[in-house]
Amino acid sequence: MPTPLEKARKNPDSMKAKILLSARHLFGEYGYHGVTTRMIANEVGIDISTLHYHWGDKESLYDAVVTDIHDEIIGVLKDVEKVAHGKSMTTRLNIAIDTVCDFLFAKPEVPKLVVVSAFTKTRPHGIKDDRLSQHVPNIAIAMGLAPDKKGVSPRDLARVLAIANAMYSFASGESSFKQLLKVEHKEYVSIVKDTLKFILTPAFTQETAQNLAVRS
Amino acid sequence: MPTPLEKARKNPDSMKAKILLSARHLFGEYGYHGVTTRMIANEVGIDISTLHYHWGDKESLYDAVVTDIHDEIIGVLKDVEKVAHGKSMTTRLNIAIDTVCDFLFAKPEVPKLVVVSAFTKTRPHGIKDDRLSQHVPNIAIAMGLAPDKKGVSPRDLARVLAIANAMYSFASGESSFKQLLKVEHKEYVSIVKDTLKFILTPAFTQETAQNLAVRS
DNA sequence: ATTTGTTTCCATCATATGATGCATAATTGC
DNA sequence: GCAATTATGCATCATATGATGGAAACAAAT
Repeated sequence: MPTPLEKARKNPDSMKAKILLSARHLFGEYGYHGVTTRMIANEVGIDISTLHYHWGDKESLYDAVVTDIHDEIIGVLKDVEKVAHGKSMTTRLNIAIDTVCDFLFAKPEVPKLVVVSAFTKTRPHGIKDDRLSQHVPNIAIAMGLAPDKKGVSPRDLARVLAIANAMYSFASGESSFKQLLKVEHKEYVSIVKDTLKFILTPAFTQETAQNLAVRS
Repeated sequence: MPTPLEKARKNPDSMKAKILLSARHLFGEYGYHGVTTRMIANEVGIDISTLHYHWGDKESLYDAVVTDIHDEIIGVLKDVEKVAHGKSMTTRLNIAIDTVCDFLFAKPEVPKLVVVSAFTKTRPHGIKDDRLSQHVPNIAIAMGLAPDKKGVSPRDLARVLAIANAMYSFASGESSFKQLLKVEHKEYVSIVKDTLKFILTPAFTQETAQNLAVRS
């Protein structure tokens, strides 16, 4: 029994897939309550009833969007883990920043939706998604901050969150921040990557941190 | 001619002030479209018509909330500038992190609303607030990243944004992140401050060290 | 071609939502 | 006290919104 989401993934040209794509975009842009089923149907160029026919009610569609995005993120994280494994901390960080940023900037609705769903509630049921946060401990281990699942302290998790927050914030806020920096997309991405490396590398690089501790 | 916002500030016990407070809370929690005028009126314990009598339409009230919060933030930033002036980079950072975090955690609706208003659009007019970002250059100067208003590069601005993003993200996402870290509020605040210092201090003190090394 | 199953849209409904008119109550100034 | 002003709540409206029934169009299989 394939779910609607599985069907949409199987056939990217299907109506289900088109609806899912528009829903991702719009929910990311305006948030759950800021999007009406009519807006989605309109962007796809179909009637609302067609939308309901494929996805059921609004909440189901939103769930599908969140699940879809969640799975994509997990995939990217696993890619990073694979490529970064065994490398030095600096290299691991650079790979993580470059790979994740490329992904987030290629699909802007992903960071927007994650940020919105993490920071605001939906009314009235309060759709809660903690699946993403379940992967934070894995990142902590992959980054070499903790030896194993049991050895991950709240402090380690907070550091992983700091890294993730930084990337997601810059990606989600591109339209606002780009204006402030007075740069175009391409340069914005470049500056963001540089800034993230500038901020994160010293903190997580042992030698530098030790040198600083000695100096000061 | 005092505006409704000025009246509300003048008399904190007034109905206008009560409405403003509930509106801050609810808009921060659910976002613009996630809040109905009835929700606000209900939380205050009044009729919707009373709400409209005091604040006009929903958008005006939202504007007032954004302005109110904006002014508070500007106040805190000026405080930080005053206290941090002339101190070392490490001290400046510590003061900024402690002061701003204390403020953001004392009034959780502030970071939530800022993040939401920066990262999501409102429909249909797209209420855009770039007043806050106008202060970013000032922070760059106050932090010692640039000599004067003309010398602030996009890179400097991005670094200030990184600092601000980190604080706002941790404050906005407290409810999600606290759960993940499995700690209570007080410990969460402590961990966040430590993590911010851990991440930010090395980066910005290293640059200072590098600059000094280059000059000599 | 006929049947069967799938997809699409039109018309419509029930409720939610923003907003207002108006009568009444409370407050203020004198 | 009394008039004038301000504040509050009830009833109501127009539109927005989520959702559905059912007819028609389309597709696939025999």
